[in-house]
Amino acid sequence: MKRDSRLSGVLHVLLHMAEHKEPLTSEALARMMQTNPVVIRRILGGLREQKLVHSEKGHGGGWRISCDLNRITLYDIYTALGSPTVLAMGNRTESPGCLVEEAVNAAMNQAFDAAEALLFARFREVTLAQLSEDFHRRMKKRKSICS
Amino acid sequence: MKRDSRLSGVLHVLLHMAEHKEPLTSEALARMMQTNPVVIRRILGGLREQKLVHSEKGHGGGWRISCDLNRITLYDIYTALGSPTVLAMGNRTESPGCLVEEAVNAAMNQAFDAAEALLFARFREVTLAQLSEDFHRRMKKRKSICS
DNA sequence: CATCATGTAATAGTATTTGTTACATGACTT
DNA sequence: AAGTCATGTAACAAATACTATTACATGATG
Repeated sequence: MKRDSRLSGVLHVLLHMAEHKEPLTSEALARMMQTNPVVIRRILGGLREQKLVHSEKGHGGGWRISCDLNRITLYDIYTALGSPTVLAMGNRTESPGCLVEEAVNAAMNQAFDAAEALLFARFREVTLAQLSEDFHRRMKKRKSICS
Repeated sequence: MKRDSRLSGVLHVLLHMAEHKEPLTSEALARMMQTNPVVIRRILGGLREQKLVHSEKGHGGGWRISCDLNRITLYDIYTALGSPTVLAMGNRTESPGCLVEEAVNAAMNQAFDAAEALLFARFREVTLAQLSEDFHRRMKKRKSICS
């Protein structure tokens, strides 16, 4: 199953932005992510609507973080992306006419909902600031940064 | 994201098989599931290797359950399917050269692993027999069965 | 031996993420 | 005011994976 890596990607981008006071262009971010500038604009577009980032056109333009890293959790980023599907597995039919399938769905949904709820709880526990701190810890150990 | 419904599908099939003493053909099962016989053979093929079901060719042939419903959990079925991907989200790169991405991956994997572990724990708690019981409870309330 | 049912390969259909090109819009610089 | 830079978007191509379908071989039953 192909896995959606937008959340992973946008976190990567945000942490890089957090290291720069000046705006970073889509092109610069795309180089860091080894992808296309348009992809960057797409995933950051959703975050802009939530006022998490700010973009400016023209000379000296680009993207900047416009929120408090201490107050934003992974869950906020996740919802800003449009709350993409978490589970790669699901029920064949959500409203079956078959009682067998109803019983199956009930058991499956119970497990799925619990797993999803736990994931979201974890997401809510982690702030961008914590991720940034973790990055700096790793920086002190190794002295390299990807560019 | 398109969701893998094989687990849901195979449980549906197994519970129908549990209601019949005689073997059920792929075609009959496909009708119940509103899909193609080959799809049934494919998903049941993995279960046959684990000795969970048995298939016979020729007249009077078809599929039968060959395990104790009380001893088989959803997790056993899940692994018999080849342990398909659980999460629709994942990291961009698992072995990044970038420390920022390392920090992101660490946080994400922690949450992902926890969610997956919980899902598996739930799967292990539910036996096929329990699903079948739940089905019969629902049967008593409504008096219809899908065909 | 004819029929039935599985076993399997090959192919097409469908959906989604990701990557790319192209061009319009707006902002800063000279 | 013109030119350059960067975003904003639409449109399209590529890659991947589940699902569906067709075709035919294999084996078992009557």
